[in-house]
Amino acid sequence: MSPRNSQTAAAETRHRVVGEAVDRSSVEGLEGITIGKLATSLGMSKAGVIGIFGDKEQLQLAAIEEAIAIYRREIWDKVSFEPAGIERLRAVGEAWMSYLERDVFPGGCFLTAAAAEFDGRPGRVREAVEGALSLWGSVLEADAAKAIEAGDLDASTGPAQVAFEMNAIAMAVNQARQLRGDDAAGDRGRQALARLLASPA
Amino acid sequence: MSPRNSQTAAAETRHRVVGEAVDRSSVEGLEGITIGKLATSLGMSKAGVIGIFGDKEQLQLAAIEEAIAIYRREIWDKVSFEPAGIERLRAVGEAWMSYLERDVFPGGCFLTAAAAEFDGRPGRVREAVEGALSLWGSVLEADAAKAIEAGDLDASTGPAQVAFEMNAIAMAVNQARQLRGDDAAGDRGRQALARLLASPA
DNA sequence: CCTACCGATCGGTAGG
DNA sequence: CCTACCGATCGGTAGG
Repeated sequence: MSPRNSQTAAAETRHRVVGEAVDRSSVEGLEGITIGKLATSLGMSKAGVIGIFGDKEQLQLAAIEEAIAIYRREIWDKVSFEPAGIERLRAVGEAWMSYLERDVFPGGCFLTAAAAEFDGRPGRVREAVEGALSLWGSVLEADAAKAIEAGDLDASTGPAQVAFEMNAIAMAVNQARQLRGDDAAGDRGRQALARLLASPA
Repeated sequence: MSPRNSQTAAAETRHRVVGEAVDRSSVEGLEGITIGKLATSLGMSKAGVIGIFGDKEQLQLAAIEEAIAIYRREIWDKVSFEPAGIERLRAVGEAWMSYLERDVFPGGCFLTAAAAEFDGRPGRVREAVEGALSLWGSVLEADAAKAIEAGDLDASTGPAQVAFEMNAIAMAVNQARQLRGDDAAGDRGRQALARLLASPA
């Protein structure tokens, strides 16, 4: 095997491990994944798994990066062509509900789970989760600001408030689906979003 | 020591252990608590801690029961004297925000954290969490139904939808406080609640 | 409620 | 990427 091929093989192995880590994390938590269980389910040795990343924290950070790429693909890429403002905001809401309904992560929203798990544990993992959610909040806020400027949203609800409430709705949909298996949760979310993002009278 | 006194002492020890388990769980998770760390921080032996409960799952179930008693004291008892319907619903909202702002649990809302942690792990712990949240939802729904009947809430938003959105708001306030240290989150929650629970025009 | 102890598993390393 | 191994800690038990 040429160096190029073994590099490719190494990258593929890394990708397989990270993918499995993301899936398991959404069910068992980012801290709940163990190198041993990961290795067994991938038919690898523990040393093979941990050798790729160095330590467990680096593996957790890699899983967060991969999860963010999945969000981009499953939500953002589907609405980025919409015009900034109310139209894109409504499209984001629909893409978000659809993403939750399709169970893109087997244990539900990866970032919501990671946020709840790490909000009391200072460190790089927590910072990565916080950074990702903050960035997403800024994206929502920017479109909400455009919508308010254009008169498409009531100015009494500021951009940050809109972003806050969209996130609230998504969190509750995720909880209802994951904890209670409530298949109607997505439509509850849509109803809440419709009222939040309604045109001024 | 008479049997009565040693029974009292045993009950007190149990209460100390459960209290510590609740506090630690809100930070490290219900699964993250370990019998060894609990024992060390209480100046007890591991066998002394686990002997009270039998196994870790029973300890987790005891922690959930204690957390529910705290919710009752910190939220429900403060509003139960209000007339059923819109008045009590608004009082619940304010008590809920106040409970979150006072950091009653050191790591944030115990049940929200436990729900996120156990929604992918079938068993008695998950069922206890689900039962507690369902019961709370029914309480909210009953007051919302009364409020709609009385014409104090728009009928187009059903009782279950109101309960769903109140929970959504509380979850987002908790996340903003715990993950981002956002002291303004409670007021964001109040603004969202005010709109949700506004009188029909 | 304690001491002493159990097998299993944890994250991680040495060396290839 | 593997085998072999490390000390630490896990939940839990025996016996008092």
